[in-house]
Amino acid sequence: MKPFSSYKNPALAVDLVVFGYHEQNLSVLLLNRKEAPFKDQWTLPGAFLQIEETFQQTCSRILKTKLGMDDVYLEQLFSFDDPARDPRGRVISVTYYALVNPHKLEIAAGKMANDVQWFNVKKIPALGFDHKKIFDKALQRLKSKILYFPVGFELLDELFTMSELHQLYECILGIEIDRRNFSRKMLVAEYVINTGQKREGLQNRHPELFRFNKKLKHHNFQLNIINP
Amino acid sequence: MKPFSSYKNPALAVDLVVFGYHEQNLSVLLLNRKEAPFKDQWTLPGAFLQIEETFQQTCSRILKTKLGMDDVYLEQLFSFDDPARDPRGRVISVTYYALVNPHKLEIAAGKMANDVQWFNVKKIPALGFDHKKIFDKALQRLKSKILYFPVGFELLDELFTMSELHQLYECILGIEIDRRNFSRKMLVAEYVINTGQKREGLQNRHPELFRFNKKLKHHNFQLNIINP
DNA sequence: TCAAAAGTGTTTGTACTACACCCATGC
DNA sequence: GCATGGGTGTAGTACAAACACTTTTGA
Repeated sequence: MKPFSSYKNPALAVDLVVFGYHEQNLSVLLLNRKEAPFKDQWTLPGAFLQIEETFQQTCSRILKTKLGMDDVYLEQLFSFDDPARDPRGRVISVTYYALVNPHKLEIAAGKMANDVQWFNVKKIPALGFDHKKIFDKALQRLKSKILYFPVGFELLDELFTMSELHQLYECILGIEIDRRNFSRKMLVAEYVINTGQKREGLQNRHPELFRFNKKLKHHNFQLNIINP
Repeated sequence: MKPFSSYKNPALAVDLVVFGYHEQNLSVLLLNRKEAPFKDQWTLPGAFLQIEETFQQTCSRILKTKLGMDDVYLEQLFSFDDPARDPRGRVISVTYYALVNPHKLEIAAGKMANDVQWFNVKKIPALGFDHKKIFDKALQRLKSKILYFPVGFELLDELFTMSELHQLYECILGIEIDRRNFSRKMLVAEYVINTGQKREGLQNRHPELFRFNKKLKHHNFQLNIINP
């Protein structure tokens, strides 16, 4: 084996798929590149890993400096290794996906550079690098994860109605779910807790507000929907 | 952003968790290190990524040169980033797990260096680096994957009896499963196909031989066992 | 003919599906 | 009082769990 220092190392980038939920639509944050390669094309936000950084720290740096946000749900997605994925040379991309609540970022919205924009996941433009592949993988992961892990709550406010949760699931999974069965399932699985409070000021009956049950033993939960 | 070439890149290692199934026990392949750090300790087989290699190519290189095997099931597991995980300096580890059938490797067994050894997964020794963490993650992944994807067949011969499949599942999951319900489930899900052949030369009734149904639409399959 | 493993069927209970009615609210 | 969404109950069904008997083989 060669001595440790003689290896030529590829560059290591961290790229992020940031999901948000706006007006009953799942959306993703894209960045319009200002420099080559893929100048003026949309890409996922990313940065090169600095030698002393953990992946999470790189993620935080991207979120803070490029997007003006912090403290979000992050999960490692996959590492991409196509030797041709970056025209500048060999770059490995370690990817994460993030779930953010855009409401909580309204202050941050001002800080967001004007080359950053939310796109409905059903209408995303052509992406530079292999970022379409990364995005596809992230969406697929989110779809399957939400069936057995409380991952969707990160996209909602702390208090939410059953309809809001129901719509979120239908939107992410892209299928219809019977609202009555959905509600029962969420309650008997103790996935959510009824706060007793109600949402005021709506036109119709005031719906009850729920919060996520953080004490749940998640292993028990499974939404029996075959992943489409 | 700094120019592309000015970044100092961490080294990039690929580490492998190679699972095998011997005499009704799940085992993992470990390598006794001949050089520092962790000299004379057991570790997962691994290698540094060469600049032009894909991850899969690095995996194949490790499998072939260190373990004398090739053409095995491989799946990317996770990327590990603890800055202190390697005492020599910053090394990112991209990990894969492999499933191999030790029967098919009996010729290869001779080629295997004598510092390579199978260990029962319930009795693995202390491991160097953060390899225990990696191993744990691999086992966990295998356990959950086997519930919804035909991943276990890679560990068996092409033809196998229902008992053998049943024992494999019990062994990996670490739980008891009713053999009659298990058998029915496998058959109605069309997960396996009865070949009509029987295994000869046993003391008792000759069991039927099955093969994995490669044409299965895997989405349909789900073994309803809550992951322990 | 006996022991050991393999093959098969039935009953029971639970949980998901599908569906319909009443309730609260603002206009 | 009416339109709109919110809350709840029930019958039917499908599937998984639990369980026992028969069959085949070598010794």
